[in-house]
Amino acid sequence: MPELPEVETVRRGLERVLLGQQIVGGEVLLARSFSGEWSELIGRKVREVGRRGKVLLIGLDQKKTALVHLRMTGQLIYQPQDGSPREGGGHPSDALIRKLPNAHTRVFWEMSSGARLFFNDQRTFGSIKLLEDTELPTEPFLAKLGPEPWDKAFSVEALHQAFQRRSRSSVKAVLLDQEVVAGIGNIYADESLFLSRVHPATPAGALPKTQIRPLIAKIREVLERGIEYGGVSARDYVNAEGLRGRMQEQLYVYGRDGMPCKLCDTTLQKLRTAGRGTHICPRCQSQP
DNA sequence: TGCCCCCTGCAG
DNA sequence: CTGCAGGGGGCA
Repeated sequence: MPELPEVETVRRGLERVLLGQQIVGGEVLLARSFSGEWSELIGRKVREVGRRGKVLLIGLDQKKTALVHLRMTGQLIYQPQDGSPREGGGHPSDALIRKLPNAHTRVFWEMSSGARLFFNDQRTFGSIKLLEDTELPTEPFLAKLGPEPWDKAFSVEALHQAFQRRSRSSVKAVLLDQEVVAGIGNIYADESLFLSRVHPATPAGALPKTQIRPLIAKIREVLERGIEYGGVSARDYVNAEGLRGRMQEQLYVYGRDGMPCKLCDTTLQKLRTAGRGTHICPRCQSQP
């Protein structure tokens, strides 16, 4: 579930606390969650915390970078040395976060301050990959990644071309393609298509070119709003402090099937598009 | 280019 | 107990 806004929220949280700190130890609890030379991590200082699409890039000294992909259920939680058990908000996820490491902790780093950084990942799809900076340009996923949503390269022309190239695919499938634009996942795809009044199953080639500029605008708006509200915590997602986001309350369609549309009161529906659960308002979003 | 699979937990 | 959650790799 972490999509661009969630990853960006984690990035900002880590940037506040991690810069300049040295990694002094830690442990890999699940081998496939970490790749690269662990020993080269020890003694490194964090020089920057970046992001590309849904990937976190923890820049270290000696020209190394740790790539963190949270995939479905990954969490990066920073626990200060004096980190006292947090007051539970009553949500089930709070209990797990109170105790770290927990059953889902796959990797953790110990920092010079005595703080620890935990990589938790229930479904183990996520990973941390330690690379030399020289390997970044050829890292397969990063190399193919499309522009950031706010990049000039994510233009009306570019999206129109992507829609033409894959004219028989659904618009939703194209928006989920990380090579077209980086960072959109299932939640923000559904939300931006709803706000654009475009049915997710519309064949990409059939979308009038005049609708592309507003669609890009809505994508940017909803992602910005996602960041502003600290991301969607529908299930596992928490920020670097282990706290849940508030964006789930702002959603118009995702996870609201069977409930009334916030704009027209029509009962929202759930269907399957691009192999994903897809949420629509049958009235606001015209049939393809 | 679309679909199965990776994996785990939880709703039905 | 089955099916679903859904990012992205790999394959037909």
